Amino acid sequence: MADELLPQPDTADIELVKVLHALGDPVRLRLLAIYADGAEHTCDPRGLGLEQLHKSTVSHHMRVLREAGITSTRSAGRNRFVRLRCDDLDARFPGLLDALLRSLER
Amino acid sequence: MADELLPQPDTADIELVKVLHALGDPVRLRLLAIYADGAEHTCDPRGLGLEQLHKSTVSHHMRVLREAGITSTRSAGRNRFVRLRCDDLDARFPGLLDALLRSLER
DNA sequence: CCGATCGTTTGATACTCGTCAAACAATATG
DNA sequence: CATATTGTTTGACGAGTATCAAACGATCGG
Repeated sequence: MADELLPQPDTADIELVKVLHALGDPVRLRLLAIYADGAEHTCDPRGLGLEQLHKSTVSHHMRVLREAGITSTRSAGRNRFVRLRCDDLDARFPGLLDALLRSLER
Repeated sequence: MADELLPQPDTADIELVKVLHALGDPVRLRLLAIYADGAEHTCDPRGLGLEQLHKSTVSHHMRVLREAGITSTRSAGRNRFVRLRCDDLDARFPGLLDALLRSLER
């Protein structure tokens, strides 16, 4: 099957409380740090520094991030490529993502 | 008894994940909006626009905010005065609080 | 076609959390 | 002192959640 974008909220529908709730979890905040490079990443726990977590657990966290509007997921063959919705988040909540990423470095 | 500051984490001990978790709730996010003026506020649900919530519920949310390092609470007589820890938060996570407050206005 | 790979879904379990109600403590007021 | 006010604490209950394990689906490679 060809590449396909998984369902995600429109930029205008991203809700701050859902974004904060999604990021108020240590695993998902760690995923944010990983995605901070703006590149696409697969879902494999190995390669994400999440070897201690079951793949289904990681899958669950990725769904939460996507449904909150934080990430975008593209399906391609066996793989799914996840990336931060930097532009969308910055359009909806200017400066918030930058402040979060800077805060992560502490 | 004289004024007394309730226990709260040191500025250096404020954790991002706890801040985000605390704010990932609609009631507490609403409290943040109320506290955004930087002034002191009492805990009475009336006067906070939270008439629909039991006073013990509001008390619970205030404890979460304080323990996360977001607010500071001063006890004076029968009243407790709660305010945002603007300076502490900005010292720990520069720009984050401003970005959050701007995001709230949407 | 067969087996391996990547990721999701479902079910089960334990834990956390938001809420209310009742009891309580401390303080102010008549 | 008696009563009202302000807010906390505790217990109970239902809802949500983080995790793993097992089964499943889709895809790629031989």
